[in-house]
Amino acid sequence: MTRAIQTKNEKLPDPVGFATHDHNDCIDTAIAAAETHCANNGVRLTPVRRKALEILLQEHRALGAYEILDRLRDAGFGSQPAVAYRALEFLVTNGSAHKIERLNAFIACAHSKVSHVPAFMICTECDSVAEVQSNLTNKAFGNAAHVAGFRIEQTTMEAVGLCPVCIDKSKT
Amino acid sequence: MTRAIQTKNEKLPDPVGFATHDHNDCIDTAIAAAETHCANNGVRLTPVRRKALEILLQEHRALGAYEILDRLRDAGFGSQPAVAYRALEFLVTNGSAHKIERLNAFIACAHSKVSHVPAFMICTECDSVAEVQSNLTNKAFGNAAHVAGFRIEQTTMEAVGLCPVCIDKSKT
DNA sequence: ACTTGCAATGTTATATCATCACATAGAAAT
DNA sequence: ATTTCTATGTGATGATATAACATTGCAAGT
Repeated sequence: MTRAIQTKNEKLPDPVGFATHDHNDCIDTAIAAAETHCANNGVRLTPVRRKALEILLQEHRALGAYEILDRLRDAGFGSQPAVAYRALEFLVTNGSAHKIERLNAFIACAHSKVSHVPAFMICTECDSVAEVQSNLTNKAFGNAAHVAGFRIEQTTMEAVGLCPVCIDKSKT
Repeated sequence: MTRAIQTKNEKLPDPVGFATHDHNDCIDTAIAAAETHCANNGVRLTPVRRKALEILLQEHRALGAYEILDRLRDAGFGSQPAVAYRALEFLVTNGSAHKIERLNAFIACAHSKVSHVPAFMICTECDSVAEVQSNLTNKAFGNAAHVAGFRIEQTTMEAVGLCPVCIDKSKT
């Protein structure tokens, strides 16, 4: 469950698509995207919110609110749950992060540039989480909703199972 | 949030497809289906489990574990959380009930006869929940998973929004 | 019939996740 | 400068969930 801290210029497998990628400046990019988005929408990416997003971006995995709270406190912010929950609510509302309902945890958005319906694959073995680009999926749900006369505001799509890495491990 | 108790021979709108249906013997039918399923799989539908399923079937809506626990206690069973959680885990594992992750609540399965991938529409206004028959939806998710090399074991698909009834209400 | 084994239940305690209410501080609007 | 509104900090509490262990009851093997 613990995971190595990301060091500079290192490439390691991470759960964005369960594939290796260069993590180096994806944090800066994502923060910049969030700032732009906030500016465009007349909301503020305050220090706590920004720090919370940074924390989520450090690791591409889902973090519990209290885990985030710990790190916010270490960074000099408030130490009560509401501090974390408020920052997270903001990030989720503004599309910079998603809540993984299955885990009661939060993860930085992996597709912050494009409008998308988030979908996730969650490994039961190593707890890694991959965000899937999946508008087709939503279309199918949308049909059912249309027939029923239901007006969708937000969808949650999460698959639990085994990631490729853990499938390999289980074979040996 | 409260909902009228179902009385005999009455037809009322309920959240199974947000449409009116005859509720009269759907409880008996579902219990019978669960019993058959248990017999076929060498597991036991014990009194607590059966009662928990009955409780869920009484209303076609999502009930929290503690709400179920209250009623189990009233029926003479144990009064501690584990009692409810264990019965619910059993029902979920055996397909007689589903957990609604968005609500941290449980609901009787509306399609207990057929194998299916559960999907739900949840009204933010009246808290009604409709189970959707939606294998197509899963196929789309399955494609993404296949490409990623992820082995899906279980999926959660939930849409929140407004049900037809509440859309109508909001128009007036 | 005994007893061994196992699944299910009950209970105590505690862990984990989340929100409410209210005070204070700081930015934006007038 | 004053007002207003948003954001933050804190204390208290609520809601959801599991761990650990004792007890019971049934069923298989002898």
